[in-house]
Amino acid sequence: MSSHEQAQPTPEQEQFTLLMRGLGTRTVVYQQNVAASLGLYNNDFLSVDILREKGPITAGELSKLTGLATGSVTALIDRLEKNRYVRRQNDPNDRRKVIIVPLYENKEDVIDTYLPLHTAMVTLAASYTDEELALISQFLGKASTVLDEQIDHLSSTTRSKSSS
Amino acid sequence: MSSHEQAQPTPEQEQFTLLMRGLGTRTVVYQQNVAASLGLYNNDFLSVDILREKGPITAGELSKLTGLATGSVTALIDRLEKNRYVRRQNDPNDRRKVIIVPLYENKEDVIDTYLPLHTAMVTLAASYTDEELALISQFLGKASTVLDEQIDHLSSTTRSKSSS
DNA sequence: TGTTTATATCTCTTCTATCGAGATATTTGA
DNA sequence: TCAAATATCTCGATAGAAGAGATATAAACA
Repeated sequence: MSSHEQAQPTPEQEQFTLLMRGLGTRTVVYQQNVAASLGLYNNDFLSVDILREKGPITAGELSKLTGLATGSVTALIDRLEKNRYVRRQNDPNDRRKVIIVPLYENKEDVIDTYLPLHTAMVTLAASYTDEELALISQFLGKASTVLDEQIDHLSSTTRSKSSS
Repeated sequence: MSSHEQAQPTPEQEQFTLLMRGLGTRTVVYQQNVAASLGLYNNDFLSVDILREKGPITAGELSKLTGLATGSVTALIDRLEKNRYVRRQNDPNDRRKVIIVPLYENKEDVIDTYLPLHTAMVTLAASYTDEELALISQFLGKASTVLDEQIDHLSSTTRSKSSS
């Protein structure tokens, strides 16, 4: 094959992309089910998930990460604050900003809901050797990076769209 | 370790589950961006994705797969039919049923939107040997199966929930 | 320092996806 | 044949989200 140009995907590579899409579809459905199970709206739960990974961020950053309008994020934070998933905190360095701090106390219902998946995933992981699991984990990190790049790309191109 | 009981996840296994959650969060955000880019509502695009994988299914099956109420699915199909993503077809064997047939002609905008991700994923796949890619693909299939089971589990338990 | 511009969040209105209950049509089984 | 079950659709009510503008603070500049 050529040096860095991928001429044509092999059947194995195409199969791989199909599996990734299938996993993606299932992931979305699963996350929506988790949200419903917790009594949260989809974007509310998505925000909880983002905050879990990123830690405290400002309302504006959450707006960018979720793609929601700032007005929608204000209402979203109100709901999460009422349910004690997060609390607002003023930024002493910039008093315009509102930092959303995730609260994990009293939130074992999230853990409970995730527990069956977590258990199943650990079982799946245990079926691989250390080397295999390391390869898979390394792959997952790279796939996440790819998605981050694609999200960046898509959200920037979507902003500049004309009507059909 | 014991025969089939997983006593305690290893750090590598915990790291793996964290990576899976991170990938899941990014997947949801990405899919929402794709939907927005195509001018579709989230569940409309999710339905297109489900239909792409499953092929023609009935409105009731789509209701179950998406978790939407049947009345919502009716409106959803109306929108997708108007945009020529699908068409309704009567089931000759059971005239109550409505089969939703995905339409792929004139839908290269979906392909276009996915193209950058597809290209990036093929490039990622090409960075692995045949054996490594086979392992990863096998893993993706198993992870999808796990998610299917978890979705089943969650959607059944969510249906029987009392208020807090 | 005083003024202008930019930024961050919030408020408020409008729109519409979704739910949920009931209606309609068809099938199944007694 | 008739009742019960099933599949989809209709319709009213609710509430998440967008979008524009308001408010408060910060940064830039003279």
